[in-house]
Amino acid sequence: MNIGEAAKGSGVSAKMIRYYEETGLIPPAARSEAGYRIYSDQDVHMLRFIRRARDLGFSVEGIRELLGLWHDRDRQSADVKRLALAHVAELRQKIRKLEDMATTLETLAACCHGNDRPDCPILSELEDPTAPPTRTGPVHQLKGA
Amino acid sequence: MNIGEAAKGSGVSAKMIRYYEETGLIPPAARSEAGYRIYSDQDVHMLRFIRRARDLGFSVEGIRELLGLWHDRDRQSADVKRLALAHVAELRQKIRKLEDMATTLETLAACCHGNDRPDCPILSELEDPTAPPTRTGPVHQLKGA
DNA sequence: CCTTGACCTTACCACGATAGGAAGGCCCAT
DNA sequence: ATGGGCCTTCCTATCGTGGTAAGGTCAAGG
Repeated sequence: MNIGEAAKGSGVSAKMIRYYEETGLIPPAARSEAGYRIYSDQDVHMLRFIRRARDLGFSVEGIRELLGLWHDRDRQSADVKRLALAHVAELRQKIRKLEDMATTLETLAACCHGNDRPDCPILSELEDPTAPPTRTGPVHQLKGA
Repeated sequence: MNIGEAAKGSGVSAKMIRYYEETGLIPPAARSEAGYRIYSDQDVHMLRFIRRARDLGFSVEGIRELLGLWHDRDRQSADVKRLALAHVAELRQKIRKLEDMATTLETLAACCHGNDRPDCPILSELEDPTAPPTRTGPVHQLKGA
């Protein structure tokens, strides 16, 4: 089948399929006489694998490793598990960072009257975080990264 | 002061200061006779504001709006609050997505023996999510985005 | 005065993953 | 055989950041 059909069948855009081929994530597709890329059901199967891994937030490099293990009959599931858990750790770290941002902002927003006056603890914090956000106790520290 | 000092004082790299100027986030800096950018304490103050907004995850566009409000003496704190809460909503959405990925992967990893055998429910799920991960009931559905 | 080293300038290129478009060729159905 | 839809390659952009190279400037010290 042509690339368009493979794209539809796998959920990976034709654009990305070409990109994955170009960057060596997938082997070069077979070609028709006219130069069209030709894909088998097997290929679409692999593309679906890739898409699901992307959906789980794996980077292309991570997927490269996953594909390697997938194709390796002598793989050890421990290696897959290690890969997966390392990725989970990354995700959790990102989540923590975002969570910190969100709670900080929420706290500040809670202190903001949200009316037609200009004074606003959110701007005050951005301007000078050493000054606590008017009333209501604790200083909201920005992550000092 | 020169850009290097302003960078040190604000926590924004010289590179990014030039970038912010180029993209119009900040006004063009004054120049010395030799063409060096010159920054005042005021400027550094603004750069610190920008850096803190970045630390809270605001995009450059978001910061542009924040700066506009910051400089607007007739602003309404409601506008700032709206901006902040909209950003919080975005953050929470991202968090949810990452959380889904993490829990899915963790569940799969928990089903993986993690030994020297090749069979692995993580790979099985990536290969074909309609097949539940051996034993232990529910199908782990990948986010169908 | 001249050198040295630290700083500044502009102008590029790169990442990672994805999308868009242009220009041209191919294929199939009418 | 012509039109529309698919394909091809190549270029561009995104977003925020980092790097590098080639050159100008400045201050300190011999």
